[in-house]
This record gives sequence, C-alpha cells and structure tokens, in this order.
Amino acid sequence: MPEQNEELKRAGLKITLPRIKILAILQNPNNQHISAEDVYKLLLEQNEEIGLATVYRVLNQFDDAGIVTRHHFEGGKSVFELSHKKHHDHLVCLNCGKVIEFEDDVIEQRQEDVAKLHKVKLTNHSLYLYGECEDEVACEKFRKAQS
Amino acid sequence: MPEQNEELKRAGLKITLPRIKILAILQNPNNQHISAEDVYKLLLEQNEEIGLATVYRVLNQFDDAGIVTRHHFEGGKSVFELSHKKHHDHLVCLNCGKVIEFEDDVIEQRQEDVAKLHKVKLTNHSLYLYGECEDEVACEKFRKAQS
DNA sequence: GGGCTAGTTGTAAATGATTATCAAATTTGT
DNA sequence: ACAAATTTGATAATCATTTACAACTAGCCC
Repeated sequence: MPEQNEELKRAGLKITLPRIKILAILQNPNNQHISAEDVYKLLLEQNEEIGLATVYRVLNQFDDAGIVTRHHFEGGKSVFELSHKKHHDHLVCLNCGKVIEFEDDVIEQRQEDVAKLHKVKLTNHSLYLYGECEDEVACEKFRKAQS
Repeated sequence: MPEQNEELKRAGLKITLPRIKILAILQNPNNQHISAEDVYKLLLEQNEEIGLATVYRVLNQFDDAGIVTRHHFEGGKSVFELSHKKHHDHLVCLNCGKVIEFEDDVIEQRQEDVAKLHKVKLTNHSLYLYGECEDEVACEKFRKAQS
C-alpha cells in the first residue's frame, strides 16, 4: 500500500519482495551511490534470500524506468543513486570515497554552448571531479566509517 | 634511433618491437581514442605476432608513464589516446561514434571553484558530453566508415 | 478464492574486458 | 658475446555483469 509501491507500479513493474527491498535500500540516505554488489551485501545482512542476478536485473529495470541513475565512477563498477529532483554532478574524494553533489549553472550553460558550436544536439553528459579532502582528519574518519 | 624510442627510454621502458608497434599505432591520427582490443586487431592486420595480454600490459605501462591517457567512455571498455600537449574534454556522438575534443577555460575555472568551495583539492576530472550530430548525412557516413 | 498467464526469480553457467602466472625469449649494460 | 633483468606469449584466472531456464508468483478474470 505505501507510496513506494506506486513508484513500481508507475514503472509497469510488478510489486515483488525483491523490488521493494531493493528500493528501500536505495531510499536509505546512507546508501546513496551504492553498487550492485553492495546492495546485495545489505540484503544478505537483512537475511533476505535475493540472488545477485536479481539485484542487477532490478537495478537495470529501475534505471530504465528512471527510478535510479547509473554512474561510472573511476574503478570499474557502476554505482546507482535514486534519480531525485534535480540534475547534479559529483565531486569524489579519492582517499575516503566521500561523494559530494553539486550543480553549477555556468558549467551547464557552457556545455550547451560547446555542443552547439560543434553542431551536436546534447543528450546527456557526465562530469566527475576527483580530489582529496583538505580536512584530512574528517577524511580519515569517513574512510574508516565506510569500510 | 627515431625520437619515438626516446619516449620509451624516458619512461624507463626497454625498446621492444611490441612497444614500438603499439606506439606507432597510437601515433596514427586515425587511431585517436582506440581500445586495447582494436589495437590488437590492427596488429593482427599488420601480421604482427603480438599477444593481447601484451597489448593490455603495454597500454598500462604507457598510461603509468603518462604517454597515453585512459578514458572510460559509456559502454564498458577503456579507450586510450596519446597524452598530447593540452588538457581537453570530449564530446561524443552516440550515433556515429565521432569524438570531438574541446577545451573551455570557463568550465575549467568553475571546476576549481566548486572543488575549493567544498574544501577538496582537485587532482583530476572527467567530462564527457554525449549527443547526436546535427548533420545527419555526415553522421551516417562517419558511422559507416567506422564499422 | 481458484486458477490462469505473463512476469519474475534463483541457480548456475556464459560472457566480455582485463589481469595474473610462468616458462621461454629478448634487451641492454659490461 | 654474456649474464642479469625485463619482457613476451599463451593460457588460466578474475571481476563485473548478463543470460538461460525451470520453478515460482503477482495481478487479474470469473
């Protein structure tokens, strides 16, 4: 009954336990930018018997439905985040893995200009900034908390 | 003797036939933004008996040495390009696969500003714009030429 | 409320890109 | 040319992700 199920229904997906559980994990603020593997691990911790293949499948369906957005951060694997409200880009700390979301209208506008200049109709873009937290203490603390 | 070998020597790499051939391929203007697999195919066409593992190894060494830059375009595999002169970003046509290089000082500056705002020391970034050529005829032609 | 059908799941095997292993071959300084 | 250190090719291994398929359900009709 909860509105969460509405989201699935709207996407033309049947309401199943795996999908509900996975959506719940994605909606947890601790789990923004989470990989399929990590979703699977969290499910295991909850003693849910959900296969890894299902996790990948559901994440792909969510992506197709626009419920989540897929990102390719440096280092192979994909991470997913709820496609909430506004477009934004990402700033990632390479030491602690913290992800900061930002938006910059000037950058957005210049991207449009560049595309137009080269006679390309822009459909999407990906911008990732990588660096290191300047507050090393906080950075180290965050890193520990993650692992 | 050619200066090309200097590049290898400077990187502390021995001058071997695989490395020379691979470097030559990368230096061919037709082969900017080429994948390891495609380098391997070109070597086969030249009847060079160079293993795929060697191609990957050498490309990684070139990357470490700063001779090439690795990119992760949408769709899994890595592509490599000679790290020439200036930093630049990429605009990719999703129909024909054409890659346009561009640079925009305003965007670069704003990225620095954003990082500083969030107290992160920027080490690098990746910006890819994806779209569709507006000149559909040229686009189609380019696509055919590729495959 | 039972049953039907399409959609969904789990297991396990398949895939695609990339890396590691290791003995044989090559480069390079002496 | 020679020995030591690197490098190579073939192959097996790995990692993330997808596919195949038989067993299982959700959603809907009566």
